[in-house]
Amino acid sequence: MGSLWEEFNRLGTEMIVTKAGRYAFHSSSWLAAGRAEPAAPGRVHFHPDSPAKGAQWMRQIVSFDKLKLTNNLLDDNGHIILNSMHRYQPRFHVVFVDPRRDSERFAHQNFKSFSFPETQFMAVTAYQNHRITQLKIASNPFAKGFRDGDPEPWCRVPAGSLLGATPHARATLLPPCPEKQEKGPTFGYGQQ
Amino acid sequence: MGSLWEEFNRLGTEMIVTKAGRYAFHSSSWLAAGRAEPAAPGRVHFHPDSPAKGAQWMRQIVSFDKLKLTNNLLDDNGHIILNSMHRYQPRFHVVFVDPRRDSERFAHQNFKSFSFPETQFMAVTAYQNHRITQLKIASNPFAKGFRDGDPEPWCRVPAGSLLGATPHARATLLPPCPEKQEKGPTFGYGQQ
DNA sequence: GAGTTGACACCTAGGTGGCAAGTT
DNA sequence: AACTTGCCACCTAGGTGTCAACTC
Repeated sequence: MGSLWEEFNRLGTEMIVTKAGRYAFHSSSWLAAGRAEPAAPGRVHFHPDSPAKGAQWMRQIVSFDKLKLTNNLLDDNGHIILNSMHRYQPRFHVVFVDPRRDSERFAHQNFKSFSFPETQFMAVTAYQNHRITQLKIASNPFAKGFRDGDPEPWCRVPAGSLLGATPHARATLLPPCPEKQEKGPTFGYGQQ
Repeated sequence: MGSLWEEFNRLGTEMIVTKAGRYAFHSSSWLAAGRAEPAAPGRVHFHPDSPAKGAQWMRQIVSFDKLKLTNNLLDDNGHIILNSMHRYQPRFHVVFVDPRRDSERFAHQNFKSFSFPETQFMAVTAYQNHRITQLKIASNPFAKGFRDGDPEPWCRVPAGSLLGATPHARATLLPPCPEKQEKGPTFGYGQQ
């Protein structure tokens, strides 16, 4: 994903943080976070697949799409706690699980850290740069609903103009939107 | 989930198997199966969270909802290979990861197996007992669409009568279905 | 004709930015 | 005035049984 990171980085990457790692109503039930850590800023995100053998990591792309950012200092969901309007540099650590009984003695040499400058970003609660918003919409499949590759702009209603209307009511108020033409695969995300 | 298993067991539990662990078009992209095993019948399903410490297992319900059944002898997705129209008894193994260097010497005593008779089932490619179908529909949230707790039966169309119609065409052909009343939580599945 | 397959409608679950309203 | 919050429409991803068509 290097080229996508760099494209964002040229504009100044922004990442959304919210109180609950986005949208409280999604985490209405309590889940046990993997490996409880003391709830202090500076916490670390463990990849869900770890620990695993090297061959397992090499088998496919190692994705951190489960990592969530929050600005809630009291967060107890294991999300990464950040300050909005601050810049951050993600760091990536590979830790060797030393089988030796006295492995603590070698802890200082049993890991290797990596840092990719193009992944620097600003934590925000709302996007500051509209070009970042547009690039997110263009590259993230979950934001496909906001793309408008000229599919009959008149059938796109200004957001909020039907606030409170049920999907059904919305469908009767609006003219049927012609099938959106396929725009082909984007360069974003799931590509291998 | 013991009581639900027993309710099914009284009717004779059936489990659907398909060539691709249900519906080929869902697994159109290749994923690496966790821990590759020789593709022989009699394979074992590793819980996705394993290995993990005992405290982690005790923290919440241990669910096997990612386990998939297939009748494809050549399956390479790590699914459990079964013969349709045969009866099976699931078995559950807890394996202690022995930290000792010569742990293989104690392999025979480093596990404990459990077998719950109420989880016996018949592998089928289509349900044989309609009461099983109804109990699945009643207890599985994903089958909620097939429940008809008297929500205006006349707005439910016979399945297949609109085959080939797009969702949009379907909506115009059918009278709008009144909001289904909430039926409250069922006893099934996600309950803790 | 019994068993199997696969496209389908209908759900659950949850990841997007938009936006009005709230907070500081 | 700038920042933050929470609900929303709109998506992706995928787990259900249904049923016509197919296989043997």
